[in-house]
Amino acid sequence: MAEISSDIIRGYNDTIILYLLLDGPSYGYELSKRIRANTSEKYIIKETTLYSAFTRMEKNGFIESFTDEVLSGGKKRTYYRITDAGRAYYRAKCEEWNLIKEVIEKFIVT
Amino acid sequence: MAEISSDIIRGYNDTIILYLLLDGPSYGYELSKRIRANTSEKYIIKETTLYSAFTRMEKNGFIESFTDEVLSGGKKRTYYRITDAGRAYYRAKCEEWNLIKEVIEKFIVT
DNA sequence: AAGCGTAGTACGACAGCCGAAGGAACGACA
DNA sequence: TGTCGTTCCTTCGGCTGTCGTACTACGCTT
Repeated sequence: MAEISSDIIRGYNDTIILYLLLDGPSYGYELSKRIRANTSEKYIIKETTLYSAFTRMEKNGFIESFTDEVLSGGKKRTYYRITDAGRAYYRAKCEEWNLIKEVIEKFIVT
Repeated sequence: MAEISSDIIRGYNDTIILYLLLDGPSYGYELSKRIRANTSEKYIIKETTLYSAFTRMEKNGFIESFTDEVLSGGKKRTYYRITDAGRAYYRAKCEEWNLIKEVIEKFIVT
């Protein structure tokens, strides 16, 4: 089973999360399932990675959190919504990705 | 000037170095120049990153060092040579790259 | 009664990258 | 002669993102 080295995804987890939030607000558990599904189980983000990304990105102003009070059972669930700054960051990351891909592929033999 | 975020190259510096060593032994300063040239100045590896990669990879058995005694002036220059384990690691990293590219690009809008 | 799925938090460790700084040799240039 | 730029490498300490471990807590099924 091909394990994905965390060191390459590092710094792109934020991008992945922001991409999914472009569709509308979501929360941790759901996002983790969407990442799994989206990649056909190839990438399974760790919970701690995910939640620490939330706090980091909220601090950076890329996302905003709110809680859904309607939830039954008193269960807490924190939703996150992408901000304009988050959208801009996402776009910048996409551009960066193309550069990085170009660079790395100069050193990859297929 | 588009700065390359180190967090994505992270973990692929080793791969880049190993690729260049496939051509034959080389040393730090030369490799750094080849990386610059190869990427049209897009990626300029930091010295500390480079030299710490050397020690790490030697510890892991991916490269071997030797010194050229013929050098004039008493200047020390440490050469590195890729090992079979290094070649295998490089090949594995190339495969991993294709997987990672596939994964990340599911979340990138071009 | 045990286990699974949902949903999240806290803590601490690690690894790789990087800034700052230094050193020592050499050639060029003025 | 002095100083600058290039070559070549090293040590040290800090930062950041990831991850392992562990825990809480509810509801449903087996």
